[in-house]
Amino acid sequence: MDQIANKKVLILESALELIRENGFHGCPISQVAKQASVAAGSVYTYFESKDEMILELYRYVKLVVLEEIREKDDPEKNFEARFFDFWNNLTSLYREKPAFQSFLDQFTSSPYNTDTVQLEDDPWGRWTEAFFRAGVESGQLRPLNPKILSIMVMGSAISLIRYTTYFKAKTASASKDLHLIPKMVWDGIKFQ
Amino acid sequence: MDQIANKKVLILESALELIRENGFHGCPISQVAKQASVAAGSVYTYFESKDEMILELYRYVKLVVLEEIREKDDPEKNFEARFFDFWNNLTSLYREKPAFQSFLDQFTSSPYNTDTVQLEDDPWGRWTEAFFRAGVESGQLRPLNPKILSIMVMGSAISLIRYTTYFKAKTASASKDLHLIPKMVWDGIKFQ
Amino acid sequence: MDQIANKKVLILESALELIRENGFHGCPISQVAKQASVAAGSVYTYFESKDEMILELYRYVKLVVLEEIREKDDPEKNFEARFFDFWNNLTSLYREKPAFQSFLDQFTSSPYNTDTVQLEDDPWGRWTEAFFRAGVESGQLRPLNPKILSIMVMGSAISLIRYTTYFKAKTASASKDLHLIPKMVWDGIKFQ
Amino acid sequence: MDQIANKKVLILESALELIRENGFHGCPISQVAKQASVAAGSVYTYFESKDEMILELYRYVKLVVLEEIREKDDPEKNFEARFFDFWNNLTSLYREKPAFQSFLDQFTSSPYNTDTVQLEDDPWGRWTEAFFRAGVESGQLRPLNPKILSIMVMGSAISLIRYTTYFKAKTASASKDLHLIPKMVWDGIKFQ
DNA sequence: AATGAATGAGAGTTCATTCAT
DNA sequence: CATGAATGAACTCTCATTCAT
Repeated sequence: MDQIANKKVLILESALELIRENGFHGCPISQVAKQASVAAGSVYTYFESKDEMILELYRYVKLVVLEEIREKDDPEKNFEARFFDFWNNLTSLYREKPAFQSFLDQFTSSPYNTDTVQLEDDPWGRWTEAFFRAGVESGQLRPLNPKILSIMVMGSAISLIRYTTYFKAKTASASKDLHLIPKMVWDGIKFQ
Repeated sequence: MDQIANKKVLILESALELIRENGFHGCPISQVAKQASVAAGSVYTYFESKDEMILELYRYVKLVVLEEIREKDDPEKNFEARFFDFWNNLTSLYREKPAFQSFLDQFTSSPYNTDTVQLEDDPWGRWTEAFFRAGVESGQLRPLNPKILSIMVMGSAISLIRYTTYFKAKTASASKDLHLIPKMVWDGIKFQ
Repeated sequence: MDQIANKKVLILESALELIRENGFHGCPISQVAKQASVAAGSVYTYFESKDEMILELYRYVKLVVLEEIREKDDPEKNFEARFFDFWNNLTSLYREKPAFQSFLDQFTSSPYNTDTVQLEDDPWGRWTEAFFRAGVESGQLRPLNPKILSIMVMGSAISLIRYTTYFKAKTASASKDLHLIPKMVWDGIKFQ
Repeated sequence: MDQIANKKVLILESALELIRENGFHGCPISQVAKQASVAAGSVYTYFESKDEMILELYRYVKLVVLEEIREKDDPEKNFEARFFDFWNNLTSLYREKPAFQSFLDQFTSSPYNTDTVQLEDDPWGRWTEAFFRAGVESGQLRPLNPKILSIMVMGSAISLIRYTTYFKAKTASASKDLHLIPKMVWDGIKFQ
């Protein structure tokens, strides 16, 4: 990775961390710059505007997630095994890098997430769709639109992580059963 | 409802609508006040600060959701029927009042959602927990912690609505299968 | 004049003075506010933006000029006398309030002076046109378009004042003949 | 012209065009450099500072004007003919190179135009003064200080051009009489 | 000489909050 | 109680200038 890409990533990671800690409100460019050890003005060497920086951060985070998940997927395994790998890898990733999950969550429900953004090329979206399509075509998943399956699975997974992240205070008592959720999800989507 | 409560609600609804349209960024007190037909300063007669207003809005929205869902629940029915009612009522409510879902989503992933907030008395949380406990005790749901069941169900439902709301552009092709999701969820949580 | 109009004028006069001293570059809102003894943010209570403030200043200055000149014009006199009054009053006014002349000069040659601005209602422009039309109709001026006469006269007058203002250093030696200019201008426009 | 002078001129012309289009505000060094196809930093190889660049531009523009006007003047003609040549050449030049007139106008009324600047050697000022002195000495102009005559003539000419440039929207109706202005000016200054 | 990334002071502007009316 | 003008800190963004390459 060259120098320029390095600085860009440095700034993005700085923004990511600040957004996790304080939300979009709490990541003024001045702070982003300071945490990335650059001058405030320098951010504008790499990004046209703060909005554009946030959008690039969105693309960046989804790419990193894709790389991590794809590299740990083994297409040789049968689909049930791949599914539980997928679930575990995704929840582990988000637990290890809570800023990723927090940012994606905030971004999704924010006004940044416009129609234009959704229509951009989305390698992560394409990969997950292909993943669930493989499950359907192997006969191990219900014969449904892979997007639907993706919605259901990702929804449960993200909701689980949100719960354990945001509602730490509440879920303490329930934590011993949390590992049962992937089994339940699988029972919901598998070919009966 | 007396005059004061009325004005409070007027201000809260005004904020709610602005947050849906523009996010937390896009709801300055001046706008909230204008849309509620009061002076900016008057907001501070009813709320200590903007933050406190947002918190009260969170409590308010959850209360309204609880009322709507509880009143349409019929505890006399068998649990499977109650489950599908619950699913339909919740998704209908969020579709009819998108500002509710949008606000809850943004709030949950925002820094407003502190530990302190989560530890507050939460009638909506208590009700859903009791709802799923009834399912378990009737023998129709897996014998799991009702919180876990709640997480899984609400996660899928919210994820579905988020998808149809935020990702309108993408789900067009998948929409005909969307009504299958509750069946899948039920298959995941029912006693096998 | 009420309080609000007073504050507006205070801010406008402050901007006017700063522009005379330092040009458009040298009148940051922070300075304008400080000189008007208000907070920086307060300027935006009275004006939508800095640009809008400059435009209002343009309208304001032209109105004041119009009032001063019109009130000292005596339509009962013959036109030659009115002409020399007009010349003297205008040059006196600009000499007494150099900020007026300096601002109008800078504004005219600046990008603020868009087509849209020129097409606004312009009482000062209407008055001067009517003034010279009266001269033509009385038979004392050449039978020309009053706008042309206006251009020629105002051009000479303004150029004279610019010279004495900006080029103080150069005109010292010529100053004893400066009072001859109005006579020359009159000889140029009078009916021969 | 050597390489260095060439680049200087390239940068000056770039600044000139930007100032015409957007005023002093709208000519950041970065733009000037880009339009001149050099790096931003390189401007500082040729000019000490932006201010110094503007001052050199002023000198440059006046020199070009002088060259153009002087070369088209024929001292053998009688002064009346030379006067109308001068008028036509000057107005043509400004009409063909509106950036010249626009820049001179903006510069003259700006804070760049300090006493120090006015006291610099000024070949264009010297030439015009000599021009009008010749008219006086030939007996064809009123026996006045040539500076005064210069003020009056240049004022009318510039005012005419400003009008046709800045106030395009207003002068449409008057345009057919515009060519009468030089005759009027001549009648004002000629020996009666 | 030429480059252009980096700087950081300072610009215009917003907005939560206060308080005299 | 209600008002909304006033505040000023904090925001995003620009740009003249520098300097390592």
